[in-house]
Amino acid sequence: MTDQQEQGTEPCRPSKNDRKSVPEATVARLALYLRVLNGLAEQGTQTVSSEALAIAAGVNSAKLRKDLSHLGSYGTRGVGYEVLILIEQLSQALGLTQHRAVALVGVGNLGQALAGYGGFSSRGFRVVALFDADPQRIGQRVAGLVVRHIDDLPAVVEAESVSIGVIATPAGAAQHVCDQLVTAGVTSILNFAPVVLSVPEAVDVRKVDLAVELQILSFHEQRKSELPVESEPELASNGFQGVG
Amino acid sequence: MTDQQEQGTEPCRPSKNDRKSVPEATVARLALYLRVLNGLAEQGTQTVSSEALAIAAGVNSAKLRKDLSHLGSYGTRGVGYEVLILIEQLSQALGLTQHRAVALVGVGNLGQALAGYGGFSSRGFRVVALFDADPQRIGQRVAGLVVRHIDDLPAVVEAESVSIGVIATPAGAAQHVCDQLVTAGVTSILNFAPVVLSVPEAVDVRKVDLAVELQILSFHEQRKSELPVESEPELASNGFQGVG
DNA sequence: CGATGTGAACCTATTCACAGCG
DNA sequence: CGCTGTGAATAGGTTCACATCG
Repeated sequence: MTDQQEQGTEPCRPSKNDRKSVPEATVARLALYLRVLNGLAEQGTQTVSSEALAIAAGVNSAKLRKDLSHLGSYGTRGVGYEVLILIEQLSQALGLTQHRAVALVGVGNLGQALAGYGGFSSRGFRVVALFDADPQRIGQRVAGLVVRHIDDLPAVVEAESVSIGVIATPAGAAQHVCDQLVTAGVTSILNFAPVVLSVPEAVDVRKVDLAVELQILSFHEQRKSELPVESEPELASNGFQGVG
Repeated sequence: MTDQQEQGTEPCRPSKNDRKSVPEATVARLALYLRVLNGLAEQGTQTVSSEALAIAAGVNSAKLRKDLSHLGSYGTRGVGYEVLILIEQLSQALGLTQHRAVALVGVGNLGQALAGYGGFSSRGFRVVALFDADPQRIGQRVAGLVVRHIDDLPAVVEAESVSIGVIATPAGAAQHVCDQLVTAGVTSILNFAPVVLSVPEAVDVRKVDLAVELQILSFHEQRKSELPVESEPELASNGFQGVG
């Protein structure tokens, strides 16, 4: 992200494919496409056009084609894309071919919900360990795992090759937990605590702040109630589907 | 940003303020700044410079100033911003001066965690009702609220002036629940189910897909392990802090 | 013929750099 | 003098429109 590099056909190294700088916005959507494609595959669909897939994913078809073009040419002109092949390519591009171990820190309300969330395991991620600082919680069983003390983190990260840490602690503990994760060697963090984390630049942090999401909606609510009505009452497509 | 017009001292319409098109990217950050400012206020800070606030929020100071400039001029040159005044302005801009009622549908793992999440109530939102379709759950008490049947939704939305709906159901139920929310008059939806919702264009949807977040991290993990090392081991600022 | 893949145009957002004010 | 507020420059992303190919 700090450095960016050339894309397009460079002369001497067409070896694997031209995996170049896939735009950040595209990466987020690749995950979305993959989800939709898995749904199509389950119901037995073999081929999709960019148009159909785009509609299912709620995006513009040109955008979809451009997104996919960053990975290479896996479509057939006049036909579309083979669902299974595209799934394969997207999985590969997103690094999902190797299963990734996840460590979750903070086994409160949210942490327990996350630990039990099926969506993780069903899509290539495995929560391998739960941590907490509260002695009360240590040793408890949650979602089939025993809650361990945070001091065990380095050992577990090492033993299980944890690559992603999830922080679901209260705000006050988050930075310290983050530091511990980083020290233990975790280089990707998903943060649910409402704080801005400081990390070395080699570490990626994504945050999910539920209150912020609501506030963004609140902003638009206010807008709607200010300017009365103006558009025809046409029932149509879908909203802007935020996040990213 | 579509239309831009003079700000500062315009001749005839200084009435409210020149609330114009605040860029979408800015809106998301305003909520972030507000959070940081509340922290500052709590610890008694009275004034911040754009530089200090920007660092605390993890953004570039020029960006912060530009963001704030969309709301008007509330800083003092050579000094900075008064914390309390900025909080006031941001709260107003985000529509938080009127408390907003939230209805939560789907009282499973995640739903219960959300219902009990303090971050909502502490920041101007109040979860006023919980709904589920499972007869087993109806009547249960969760986070101080009785779980009601989804069919009661229209009555509650009306009675409590619900403006935001949160969907925490399984994927299969989400679109139907969404339709019910929309029919009941809800115009903003926060969706945790891994599906793309179809809604009338007057309705705003934001989605939080936990698996997608992990996949984005996975992508970057893969990148890191591909190109070996290159940067000096300098411990520095913070990563890109995703979502929005 | 129909759908992909892509240059070019467009729009949005970020960053720079400094004028201008307190 | 220091910091805000902002035009101008740059970068990033989206959409259009069409040549190209199966």
